[in-house]
Amino acid sequence: MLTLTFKVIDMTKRASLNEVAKLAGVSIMTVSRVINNPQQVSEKTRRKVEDAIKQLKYYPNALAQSLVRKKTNILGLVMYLEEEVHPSFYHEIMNGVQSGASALGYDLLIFSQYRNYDERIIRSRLVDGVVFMGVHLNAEDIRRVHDVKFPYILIGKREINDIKPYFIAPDYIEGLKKATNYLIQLGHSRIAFIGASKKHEPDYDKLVGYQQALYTNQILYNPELVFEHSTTQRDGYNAMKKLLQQKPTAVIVNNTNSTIGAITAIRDEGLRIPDDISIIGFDDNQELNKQFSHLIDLKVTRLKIPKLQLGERATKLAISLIDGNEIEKEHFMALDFLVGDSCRSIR
Amino acid sequence: MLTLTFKVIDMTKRASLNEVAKLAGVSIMTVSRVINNPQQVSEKTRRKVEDAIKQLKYYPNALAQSLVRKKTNILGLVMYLEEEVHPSFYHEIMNGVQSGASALGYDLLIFSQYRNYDERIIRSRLVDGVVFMGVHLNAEDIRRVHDVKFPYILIGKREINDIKPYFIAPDYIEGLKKATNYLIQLGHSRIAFIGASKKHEPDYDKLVGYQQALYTNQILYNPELVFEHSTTQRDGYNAMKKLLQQKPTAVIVNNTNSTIGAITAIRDEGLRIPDDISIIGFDDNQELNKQFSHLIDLKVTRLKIPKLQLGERATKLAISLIDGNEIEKEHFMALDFLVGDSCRSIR
DNA sequence: TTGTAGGCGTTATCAG
DNA sequence: CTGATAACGCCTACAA
Repeated sequence: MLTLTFKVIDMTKRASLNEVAKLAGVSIMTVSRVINNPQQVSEKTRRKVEDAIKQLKYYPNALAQSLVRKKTNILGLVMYLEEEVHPSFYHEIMNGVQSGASALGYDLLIFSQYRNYDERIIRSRLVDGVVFMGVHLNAEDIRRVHDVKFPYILIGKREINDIKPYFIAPDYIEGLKKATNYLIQLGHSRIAFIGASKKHEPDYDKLVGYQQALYTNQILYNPELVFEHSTTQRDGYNAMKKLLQQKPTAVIVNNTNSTIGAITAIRDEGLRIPDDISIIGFDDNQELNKQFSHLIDLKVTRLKIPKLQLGERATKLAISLIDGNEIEKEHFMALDFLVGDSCRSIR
Repeated sequence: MLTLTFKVIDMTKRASLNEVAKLAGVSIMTVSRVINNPQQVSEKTRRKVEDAIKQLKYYPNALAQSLVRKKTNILGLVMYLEEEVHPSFYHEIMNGVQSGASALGYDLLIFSQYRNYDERIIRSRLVDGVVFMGVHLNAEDIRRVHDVKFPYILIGKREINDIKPYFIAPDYIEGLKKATNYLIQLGHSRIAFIGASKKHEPDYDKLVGYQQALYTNQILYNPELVFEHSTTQRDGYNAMKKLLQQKPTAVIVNNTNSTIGAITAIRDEGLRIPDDISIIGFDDNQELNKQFSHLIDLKVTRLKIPKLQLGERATKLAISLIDGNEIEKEHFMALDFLVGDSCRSIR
């Protein structure tokens, strides 16, 4: 029988410690040491072993390592995708989670549209911890990881009946306070506000921030200046049209879509920004915002969620829990406040 | 010393086969059989074992299973993210990969912005196969998996010097043929085309499809009717303005942004769609497209990449390779052709 | 139908 | 500094 040698390496024959040990003429423990604690091995043996490793293209079997170390260095990411949120929103956060994990030596395992992922996640031991993200997360699922003290963190503030979960969320209240204060410093007091949904907590928080800033500055809250539910561009357009009747000198808008709509409405009314009215927008959708600023020659002063950093911090927190550290349960992430040309002083 | 009992289950003490076996009073093999081949175990023992499993909340350790089975049921996804492509584009494909994997019992491990993932992927044995996606994939990386016959598939057609990689890609040529033919059937012959980049293969293919359809129908290709590089809305606007001077009766546009720009230009010229000019657009950006169709009361006839299905098929192909099946190297995915109200017959 | 032995590839521990 | 041995938790193969 003829033996053929292929240049192609057979995937099924990847070398193990054993084979390296044989080739180097040492025990497997020595090889293991060369890999994990090189300084414990004499110069000479080490070199022999290193040669063998190179020759056989040895690379540790992650499964065997994890099995004995009881740690996989894999982080789970549960992602509930939903119609109402722009995919790019989560995608960017995911990138943050990914890069954070990667920086700390973790791989990322994605669970999305998953049923019963609690078993897969917790009991299978495949991941060391998990990051949850999305609006439609099931309280029960979170409770399960919480109850067994499995390391986890939620992205987005959340109340789950009787449990106080670990979470990190954008600090909308502070963000909107900051924006409102900024306008107040510029001399504005008739500041309109276009919000989204009072039922949705993030949106509610934004309204609260706006109100608190007014209150602190002793400006009376005027419901006439507030439009409470605007999510689409058309909503924003109509809301702005209506609010303009109240002659505000400035307006704050809750989300990217409404911001675009509002600006269009202002222009349609023949008003100029910031000469006739100042505006602070929101950038919760990078992609759309980019499109939009291409079309409108205006750098809008705006609030922005640092999504990448949000993901990164979430990961760090999760890994901190994995490492057994005690951490705070509540974490907030400041919004970016980007000053453009859309506000002017009226002092 | 006082022993305290907590209601909280200690994560570190998850049951193994051994403990289940002890509790049930059988050997671990019997337990293993109950889990993997229940029919091989007698009714009576099975019930005993099942009780024990429930009581201890036993769940198999995926690592140990994978180690001995030499299969992890994890699929790798290498994602190169790039500025020039909308995040939502890849995100949707990723969803497809995810759901496809999930349907076939695989988990998904994400590698993005990764250096040296070849080792992590191939040699660590953590994943059984890998899906590559993104424009900036490194040829060397792909060559490495290819050379060792590691199961992989590329999303997006690609030439890599001397190797013929496995890939699946949208069939742009056929898609644009179909769109062009559609207009020709409706009696159009002065069909303008707004393309993107001739250097970028997908864009080039679109142009080719357009040209081939003309050729087949014996319509002379007229360069004056073609604008070759348009990616932004503004590009599309300017391109359309220019092309309108050639009095086309129809126009085909290469991407979502340009489509929006082109429609705006047509309207600014006082022309009506489809009365004065027919248009076939492109939907490569769900999110933007949605926004856009909200603003314009027009159902644009358009080509769309079935991104979800693309991801799903890619996954199936990868898993087919993992299963050791022989498959074709080249796979194409038909574009969706969605008929709206933007084209009319001029016969 | 059930159990025993051996091994998957690694690391911890303890000897030498 | 180096090596033998026993895990880690599971499965395959063979035996009873």
